[in-house]
Amino acid sequence: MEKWVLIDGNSIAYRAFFAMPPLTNSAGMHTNAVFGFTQMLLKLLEEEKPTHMLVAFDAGKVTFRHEGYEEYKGGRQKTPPELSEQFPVLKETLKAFGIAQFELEGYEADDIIGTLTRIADERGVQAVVVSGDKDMLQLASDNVTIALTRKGVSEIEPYNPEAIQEKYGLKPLQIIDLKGLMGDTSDNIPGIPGVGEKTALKMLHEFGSVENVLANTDSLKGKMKEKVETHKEDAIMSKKLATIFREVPIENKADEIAYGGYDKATLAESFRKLEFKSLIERLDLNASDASGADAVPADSSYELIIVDESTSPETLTEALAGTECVYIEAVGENAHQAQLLGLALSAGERVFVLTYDTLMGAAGEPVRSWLTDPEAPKQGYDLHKAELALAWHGIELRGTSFDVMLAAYLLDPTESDQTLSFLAGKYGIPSIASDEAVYGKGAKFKVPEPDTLARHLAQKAAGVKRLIPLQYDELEKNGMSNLYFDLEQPLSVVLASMEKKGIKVNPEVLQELGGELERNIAQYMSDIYSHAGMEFNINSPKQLGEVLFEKLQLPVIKKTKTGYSTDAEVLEKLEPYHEIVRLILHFRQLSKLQSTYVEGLLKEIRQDTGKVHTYYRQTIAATGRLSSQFPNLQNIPIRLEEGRRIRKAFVPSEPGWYMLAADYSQIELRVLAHISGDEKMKEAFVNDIDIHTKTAMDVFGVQQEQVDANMRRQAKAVNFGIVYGISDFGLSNNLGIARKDAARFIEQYFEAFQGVRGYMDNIVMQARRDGYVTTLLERRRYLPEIKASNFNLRSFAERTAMNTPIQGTAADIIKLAMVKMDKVLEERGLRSRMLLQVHDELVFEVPEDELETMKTLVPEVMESAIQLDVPLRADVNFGVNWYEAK
DNA sequence: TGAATCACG
DNA sequence: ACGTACGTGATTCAC
Repeated sequence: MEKWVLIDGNSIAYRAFFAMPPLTNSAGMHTNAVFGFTQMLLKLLEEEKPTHMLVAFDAGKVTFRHEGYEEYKGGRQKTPPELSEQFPVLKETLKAFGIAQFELEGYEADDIIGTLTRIADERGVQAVVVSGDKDMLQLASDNVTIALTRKGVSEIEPYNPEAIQEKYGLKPLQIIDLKGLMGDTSDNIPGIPGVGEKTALKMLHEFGSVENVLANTDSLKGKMKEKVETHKEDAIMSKKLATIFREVPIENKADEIAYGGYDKATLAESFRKLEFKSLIERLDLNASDASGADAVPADSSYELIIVDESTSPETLTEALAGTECVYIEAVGENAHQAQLLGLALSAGERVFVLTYDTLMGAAGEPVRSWLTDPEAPKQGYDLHKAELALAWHGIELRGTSFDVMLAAYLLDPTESDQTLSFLAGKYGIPSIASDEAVYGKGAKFKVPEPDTLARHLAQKAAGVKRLIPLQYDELEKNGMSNLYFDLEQPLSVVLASMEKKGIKVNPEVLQELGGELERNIAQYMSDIYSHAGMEFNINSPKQLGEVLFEKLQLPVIKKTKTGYSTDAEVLEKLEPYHEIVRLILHFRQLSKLQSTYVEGLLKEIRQDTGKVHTYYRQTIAATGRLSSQFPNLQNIPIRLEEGRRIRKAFVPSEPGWYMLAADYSQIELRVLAHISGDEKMKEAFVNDIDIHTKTAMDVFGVQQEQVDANMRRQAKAVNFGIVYGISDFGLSNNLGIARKDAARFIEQYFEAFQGVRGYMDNIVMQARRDGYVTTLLERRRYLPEIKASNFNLRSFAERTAMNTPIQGTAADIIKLAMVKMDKVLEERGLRSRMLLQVHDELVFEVPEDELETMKTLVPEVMESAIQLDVPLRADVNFGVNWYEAK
């Protein structure tokens, strides 16, 4: 059974445009009409399951309807540019869907659809017409249903002849007469002045057609009779204009609208460009089958040369001399374990590809030495990961000079999609197949056959080459060139060197700790079970909730989306009610240590090096901070003694060496003092006064001697709040005080620190004006939601505007210190090694004879990383393991 | 795969 | 009136 769905493209695009809130992708392209249209398409595909599908568009400005009535569609509002720019995109999207689209010079979409419905009628095929235009109702028949949009595009209402009869008391064709009498302002069809829908319907119910009404004007009364008689001609013409022409010369094209479904990868690609993330997820497009070969088209804009044993070294050497960029394919999340698939070199009009075996074999030798040559600059994509992957295969990557992934991060650190395929799409560079389409993902991962792989790598290298100049310009335009070339690019090399070194972890210390934990955990479990009177999975918030709040009837403090909340904050409030609560808190603490830090860390120790090699991510955090994975070494316990003991397992990799750790003291508040210029705060730091005590003095209006521990604690919370972008609610929650009291604290704080108040007001205004905020080194974060009408979104953006320059500048500073530190160690020929960064702390391993040097050198370098209006201070400690370096 | 929880700065 | 503190990553459970 055939089922045709015929869509009035212009009508639906208009509806979608006005119904959807404004929506743009990161390139600033408007996408709301396309989005709304797409939603409609998906709904139709699902609900109608069409075998044939067509979207018809109006073509040309002049149609046959203008002959004899030039004013047709005159006086219409010009299409807003935000919509008209979406038509080409919409047409591309339809292509990606694989849906036919017709437009024919001189005809409107209605006429095309009218013709097809006539054909459907003749063939006895079921058809659905989708439009926002009531005129279409004239096409309804036993075969043809008209689906009119309601409420924008979110709902459609189907009309068959019976429904039309019910609603208007008319046959479908009489809709034309209705229009003829009442006209249509939007199309500038006059009709008869003074005749609206009600009058027109009454007339038609009595006389049946325009012609009959006109022939029976005698039975009309007074003014109405006069009007109808004087506008006879208008009525006739209006009827003609409203009549859909059903003989458009497309008879032979009716079979071209067969619909065979969409290709997931193609559609995913298209949605990625449009940044329709929710739709990608909804359609599960990410799970598209790896179609491999057909996912990667050939590209004739360059000559693809696959290097193999028969390629002469001269050809290769010449190619390397002219290489502008290199794409190195290392797949896998963990760079240290990434699988090297090969690389592509872009040189002028040619792209050379070496698969892994070629690269590692005799023929790859020139390329391997080129990769290692520090004098041969390399531009590429995610060279940090490439460097690590290559290193584990015995190839040292040197001379990296530009990385489009890193640049993309600086240009927009909040963009979560960092794939080359996405990036290319964003800059309008011909499509690069997504890795998922080529390789598949998860269990379906498969390396395609060499030709396909080569085309894919070549395509990426070619894409990188085209991205580079665009990003250079944008960095320059944003004043971020120094940030990129003097800080982030050199840092990426420093990070890779730290990661390659790794940090030694003593497994025996962990195992010992693990045994102890295991015994304690077992004890807690049995105690908890006996208090509960049953056995259950304590790790399951669901089961735990049932025990606490149903079986034991403890009061419900907080709920989550899915049920009862059982987090530590809730449990602490429940402690007085039942002894079990304390046990659960302890159990939680211990099982966290066991699973994440003992077992988790043990799994990450490499057998060949006896070390853990974390992978610092330089392009993740929106503020400019680093992040650390596999394992995360930035969240090793310290606050509680039990957990802190984990740090005893982190030891120097050479006998007789020491661990040395140096951390910035109050770097974020110092940064705040600097950027806000607050005199009082600056003075406190210049005089090295305890900042929380100073804050307590000013907030509570007391002398230093009168500041007790509790006042200092509260002041400290206020300082935290300030850094996070203060709100009375947040502070009250943190301190467990009334919101009013929190508000009073904040007010008193701002009274005392006027400069800080000025900064907070200012930065939010700035964000609203520019759409972004910056750090001291011009790192940028866009905050589009600062203008949101939704209170929550807007407030969040405002707090982010306050916090990001502070957290981000602190990140800038320690990054500067790291680059400098790396250089100083090298210059001085020191053997000490920089191993870890934990946001405001650097960890080294140090030979004994360098201990004294490092104890002064490290803080010196950190403190002089940048000159602020307040001094920076770094404290240094050392010991035989990380625990002792406190 | 997402939610809940908790480790860090 | 609205309802949250800023930034991360790993583990576990349950759908």
